[in-house]
Amino acid sequence: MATSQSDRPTLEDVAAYAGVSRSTASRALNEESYVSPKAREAVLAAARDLGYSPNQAARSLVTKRTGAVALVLSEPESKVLDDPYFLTVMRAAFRELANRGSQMLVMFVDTRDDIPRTMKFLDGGHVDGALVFAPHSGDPLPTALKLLRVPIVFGGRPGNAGRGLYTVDYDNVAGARYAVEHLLARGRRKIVTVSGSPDHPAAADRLSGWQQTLTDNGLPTEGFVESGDFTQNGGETAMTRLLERVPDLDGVFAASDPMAAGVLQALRAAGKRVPEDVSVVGFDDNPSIAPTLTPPLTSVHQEPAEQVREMILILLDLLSGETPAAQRKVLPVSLTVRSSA
Amino acid sequence: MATSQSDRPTLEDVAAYAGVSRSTASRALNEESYVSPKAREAVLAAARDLGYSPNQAARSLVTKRTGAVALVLSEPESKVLDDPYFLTVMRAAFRELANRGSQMLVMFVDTRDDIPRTMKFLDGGHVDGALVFAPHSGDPLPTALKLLRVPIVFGGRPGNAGRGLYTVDYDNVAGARYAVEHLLARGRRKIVTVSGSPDHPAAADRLSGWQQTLTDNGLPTEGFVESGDFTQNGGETAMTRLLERVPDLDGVFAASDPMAAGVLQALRAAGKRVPEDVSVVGFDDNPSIAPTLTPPLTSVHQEPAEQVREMILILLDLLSGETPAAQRKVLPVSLTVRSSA
DNA sequence: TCCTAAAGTGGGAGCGCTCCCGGATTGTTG
DNA sequence: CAACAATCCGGGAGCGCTCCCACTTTAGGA
Repeated sequence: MATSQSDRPTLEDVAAYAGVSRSTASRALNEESYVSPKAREAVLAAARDLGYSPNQAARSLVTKRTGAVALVLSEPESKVLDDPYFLTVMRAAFRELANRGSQMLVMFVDTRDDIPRTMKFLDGGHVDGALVFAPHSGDPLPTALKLLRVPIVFGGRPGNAGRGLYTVDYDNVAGARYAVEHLLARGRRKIVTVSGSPDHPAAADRLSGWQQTLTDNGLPTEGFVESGDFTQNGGETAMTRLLERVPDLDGVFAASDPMAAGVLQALRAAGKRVPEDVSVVGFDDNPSIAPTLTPPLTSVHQEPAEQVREMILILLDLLSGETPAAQRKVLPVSLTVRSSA
Repeated sequence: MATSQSDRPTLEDVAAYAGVSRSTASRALNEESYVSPKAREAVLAAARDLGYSPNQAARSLVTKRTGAVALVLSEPESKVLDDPYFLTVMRAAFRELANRGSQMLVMFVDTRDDIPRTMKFLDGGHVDGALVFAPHSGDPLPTALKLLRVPIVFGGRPGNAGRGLYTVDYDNVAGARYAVEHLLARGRRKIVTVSGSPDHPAAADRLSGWQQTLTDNGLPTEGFVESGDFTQNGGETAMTRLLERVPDLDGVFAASDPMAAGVLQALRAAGKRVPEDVSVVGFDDNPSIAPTLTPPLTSVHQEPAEQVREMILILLDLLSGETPAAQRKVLPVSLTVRSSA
């Protein structure tokens, strides 16, 4: 009895309809043992007939699990908008979480004002855990997040502020090394770099990988660096400046694909042929950029889906109370060779 | 007493700490009336001291509100990845909802397999309502959604299947008309169009706007259409074909900015100057495409943020039990004139 | 001054679910 | 066939909150 009039059916209703108790109905629906096939059958049929779907609030009130994971994207200058990388990440995260029965909840953090609200939300038990991307080293978010009671896994390198957080990063240093070694193998000896924003830890890693490799090979690096701010325009002006300073350069390592696009423009404007006169290598191997440039871009390849998967694996460990194998996981990168180098 | 040991504090704990009852604490925290300033002060201080944040599950169990709204993106062929438009929409929706104290929950629907899970989730009381984008007319999602008990607002035109749903669309027909009229004002008379995928209702509207305007002006349209599939490459090949068929064309209306980019490439390859020989108008006025092309693109401007805001307004009406003014809201568009036409 | 209405407060019920525990039923073994 | 374990089932408690209702205190008018 006590069937709620027009509202959605409750577990009680399903149980009554199936002629069993609430407990048995719950057990049947949650696929637990100690339920007779007959009872289970009846409950499932009842649920189907009544169009029952469990009230998640009631459920998580007692289980203390929400089945939702937050994906937090912190990018102070709204650059996320331009970067197809994040869309790939979002989609991969969604798929990966959906396959594990979790819902993805996306949160953007644009300004400092968003931080308290975000913190409050994450701490309010809305989600079981969070995956966080905050590529800027000056970002106050990582520090704030460490105070939270919710498991958090970081994507990329959160800078010094993120020490103590679980992270999954790419091997940016090795990626840069592959790029430079490839240029060396192509016979290039005057290899400049268009680096990313200096406040990006990832950019710093790529820069140091470039520098190390050249130094190890006894080649010069002085004055061979120009920052391109991770944008196409930035890459173009950086390249233009480098051409003035090092007119006989023969190789370029651009720390991102959009910057590489700018580099190619600048080289073309300067009458340099790629790859005949100058070889160019990018970073990201962005599927909507690298293969579509003229000439198609040789680029350091990373797999966002893999990164997200590793992050989720760590989060799952954290959620089940286990201690993940490592605090910081570094994923390998490879080099996708096309015609630009 | 009964202070939970290591767990997060409950409202009961806050009340005890502040020396008031649970009811008073609740009233103080929820900014209701009938609370003395003294009591309110004490409760707020207690909450601060204890680091209290309310358990949302318990809250929504009784209020029947979750404070979350789903943003559903259905795009069978994963095109969303390439379209910066959706990122703009996502961001606008996030901001708009955040300002109203709601959380945004993003869900992707790639394949038919995702539909049951999505439906179940939406119907499970996880969210108060949903904003849905499903631009393909063949998409089975809109039909399915109509069975749900959750308020839904559609963005764009969901095709015939979406009849009966609340929608907020742009005036695609008028947009196309503005574009063509602008070309006419520039003295163009042989105006072709690179249209979008024929299974997009929006693309169909833009196409018919183009056709109507030309017909009204006694100008030909026969053989002046080529589909570009909403991508840059598609736009390029479509333009190439149009140039073969109509060598003396002098105006192009591209039904999206990426396609316009392809159009410009094809025109350049054919030795046509823009806008001297051929004028080109795009659609979307995408801030990361239209102004950055060479030459900068004249494009039909629409405001995703406004669309999202209208959708949320309707959803809010629906949530508060009011009947929205109109079932289908059509937003005006304008023309942003740059150098390409 | 008393009476009444408003302001302020606390207790209890209950949202819909899971989980614990005790009782009933069935199966297995000496 | 008794004894005991495994299986199955139902009732009760309780998760943390909001809301209703009854109660006490204060303010304000006659």
